[in-house]
Amino acid sequence: MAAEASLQQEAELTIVDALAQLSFLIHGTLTQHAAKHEVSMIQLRLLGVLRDREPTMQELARLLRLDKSSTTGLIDRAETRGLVRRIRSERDRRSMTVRLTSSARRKINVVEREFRADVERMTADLTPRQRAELARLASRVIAGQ
Amino acid sequence: MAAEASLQQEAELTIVDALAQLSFLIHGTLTQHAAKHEVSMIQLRLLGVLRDREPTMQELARLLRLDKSSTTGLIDRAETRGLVRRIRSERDRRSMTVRLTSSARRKINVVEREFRADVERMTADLTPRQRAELARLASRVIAGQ
DNA sequence: TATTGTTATACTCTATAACTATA
DNA sequence: TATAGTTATAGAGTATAACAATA
Repeated sequence: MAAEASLQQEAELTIVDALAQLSFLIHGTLTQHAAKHEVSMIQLRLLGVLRDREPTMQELARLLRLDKSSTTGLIDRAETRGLVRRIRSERDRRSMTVRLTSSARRKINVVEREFRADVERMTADLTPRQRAELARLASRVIAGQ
Repeated sequence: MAAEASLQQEAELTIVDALAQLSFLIHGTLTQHAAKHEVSMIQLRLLGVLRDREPTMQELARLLRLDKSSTTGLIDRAETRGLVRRIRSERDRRSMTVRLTSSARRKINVVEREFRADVERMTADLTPRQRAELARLASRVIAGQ
């Protein structure tokens, strides 16, 4: 293992710099995968949120941490592109629920699969033990928030 | 250590999910710190790039991976806010170099300091050994790209 | 009256294409 | 002609404030 590490000669970053750079790397990768399928990051997040929910506009605004007016615009554009449908709620005629279309569901599945493959490629230099340790430590940090 | 882990009861994520979620966490934190000081992520990146450089518009466009016209707009807005100055190059009268103002330098230093403190707080649950290991594994992934 | 969602408006960020000034 | 940068234009994404419809 020491031999493997010395082959690569990576700089040893501080915890802050390492996490910041890793974050930009992963975020940029996801942005690129989304762009390849002609969706922005916020549209991708939208599709992800709608995978297992059919929220009202208000709930969606809360989930995405957007103003309700921003959500209206986002859903307008997504609807125009055939990614979602608005459905008038039966129990409260003021509310609209938002539903993923089947083509959008296929799209999010493809993007996810390609992103997974890319992250696995990025961590391919690590041993299985190291990958598990990285996953464990990252999970630990996430769980603390 | 096993006792500590069981106290927290965090979900054990896959490497892909853990890195994706960690990425969003760090990215969101940085966005919030920037917003608190009234700069967007791209403006923050701009200030970071200009900390130790005085590039031409063209070099800046390449560094930020923006079109030259997008860079013009970005620098227009930054200049209006007193974050940067354009300086006509002496050796090529077509070129402009972009320089950070002292107030912007103070701003980027403050944002960096607050972000560092926040990431350190986020990793405070880890032992020193675990933090070092996380930094080492993250560095390893970054270096591989 | 209160809540849900849209509209009007304004600003940031981004790109493409056409343009000006300089090399 | 080629290059550096700006301008004109268009569109996505965001927020605040005012509004309409429903509760």
